[in-house]
Amino acid sequence: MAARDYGQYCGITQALELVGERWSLLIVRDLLVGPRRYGELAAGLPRIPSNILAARLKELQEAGVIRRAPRSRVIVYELTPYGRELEPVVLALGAWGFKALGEPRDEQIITPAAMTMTLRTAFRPEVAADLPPTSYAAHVGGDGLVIQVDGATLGVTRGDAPVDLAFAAGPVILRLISGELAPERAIATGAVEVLHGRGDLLDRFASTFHLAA
Amino acid sequence: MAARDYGQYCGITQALELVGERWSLLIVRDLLVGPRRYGELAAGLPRIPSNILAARLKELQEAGVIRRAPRSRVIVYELTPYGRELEPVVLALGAWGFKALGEPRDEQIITPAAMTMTLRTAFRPEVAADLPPTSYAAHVGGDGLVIQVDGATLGVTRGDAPVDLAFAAGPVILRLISGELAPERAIATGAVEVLHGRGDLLDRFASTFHLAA
DNA sequence: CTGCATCCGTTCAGATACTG
DNA sequence: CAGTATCTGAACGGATGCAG
Repeated sequence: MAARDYGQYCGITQALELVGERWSLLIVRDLLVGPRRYGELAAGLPRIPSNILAARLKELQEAGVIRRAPRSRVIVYELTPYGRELEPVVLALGAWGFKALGEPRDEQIITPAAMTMTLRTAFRPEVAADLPPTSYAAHVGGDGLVIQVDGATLGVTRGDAPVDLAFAAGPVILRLISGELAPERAIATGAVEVLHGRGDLLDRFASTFHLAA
Repeated sequence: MAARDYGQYCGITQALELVGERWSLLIVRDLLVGPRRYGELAAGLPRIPSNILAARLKELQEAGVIRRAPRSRVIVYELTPYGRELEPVVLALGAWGFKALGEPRDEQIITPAAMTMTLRTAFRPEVAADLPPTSYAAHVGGDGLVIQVDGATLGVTRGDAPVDLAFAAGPVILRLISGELAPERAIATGAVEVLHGRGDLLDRFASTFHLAA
C-alpha cells in the first residue's frame, strides 16, 4: 500500500488519488479548452515549476485522464474521453469557488483558459436564446479571446476577429459577470475600456454571462 | 502573496485554495452526512494523522466551509451553508472516481460516511418511485447502516432497526452497485451474506442503487 | 527553441508522543 | 476525548542544465 494512499474503497477517494494532487485539476481545466503543448500549459500556469508540470503530466497519463498525442512533429497533451468526463466536476468547482472570489489582488491574473472556462460556466443559454447573435472580443491581460454567442450556442476561441464589441479589461472583468460591477460603471471608471463597437453591448454581455457571487 | 498561491483570479483556483488540500474534501464528504465530533471524523478517516486533521479543520473554518458548534457540552463540526453547497461537487467527483475503482484491495475499507455518500450518489429515485417502500440494513466492516427507501425518498442512518432485508458484505458491495456483480452470484459466492429477510430483495437493492463503472 | 531532467533549499505531510 | 508538540521524510518550488 502506498504511503500516500487514502486506504478507502470509495469513488471520492479514488478521484482524489487520480486528480487530487496540487495543480492536477488546473491542468485538466486548461485541457478542457483544447489540446495543448507542454509550453502552452506552462504558460497558462505561470507559477508551476517545470518538474512539477512534467510529473503531473506523467501521473495524469498513468491515471488515464490525459494522453500524449503527436501532432505533425510536435507533441500535444489532450484529455482522454474519461478525462473529459471531469468537465462537470471542474465547472461545479469553479462555480462554487467563484462565490468566494473577493476583489482581485494585484498579482492575480486571468489566463485565457481560465477565462474560457469561466465563460462556459457563466453562460446562460436561456438568456442568450432571446438575444440577437453577438460577438465579443475580450482582451484581458494582453490575450485576446473571441466570444461568439449565437442563440443558445457559445464559442470561445483565442485570437482576433471582427466583432460587435471589443473591449479590454483586467481581472475585474469577473466582477461584471458576478453583477457586482455595473456595465455603465465599468466603462465610466475605465475598468473596462471599449476598443470598438457600441459600449451598451456590454449590458448584453453581462446578462449573457452571469454567475452568482 | 503566499508562496503556495496559484496566483490566478479564477473560481477553480479559488476553490482549490479553499478545499484543494489533501484530506479537505474527505472531511467535507463526511460532514455532508451530518455534524460530527473530532473523534468521529478521526474514526472515519483512519489514515489521517491527528495534527493534519486539526490543521484542516482550522483551515476549513477560516475558509468559511465548516463551523465549530457547541452541542450540549460537546463540540461538533458542521458545514456552513456555503460548505453544504459543495455537495454537487463531491457527488460529481464521487461518480467520476467510481468508474475508476477496480477490485477492492485488501487494505481498502468502506466507512459508514463513504457508504452513505455513495448510496446518495447511486440512488435512482425514478426507479425507486415504482417500487414498494423497502428498508435495508447493510453491515459493512462492522458498521451498520439502515437504508430506507420510500418512493423517491432515501434515508440513510447509522444504527440498527427492523428491516426487510439485512445483509453483511465487504467493500465488494460496491461491485453490486456497479452491476459488475450480480445479486444472485453475490449471495451464492458468499460475498454478500443475508442475515435476515428474503435474499431476492438484493435484486431490488441493486436496481435502486446503480452507478456506472 | 521545446520538452523535459537534475539539483537543492524550503515547506508540508505523516508518525508518534504528549497534554489540558 | 480533543486536540498540541515534535521530529523525520517526502513533496513542492525555484533555478539551472541539457538533449532532440
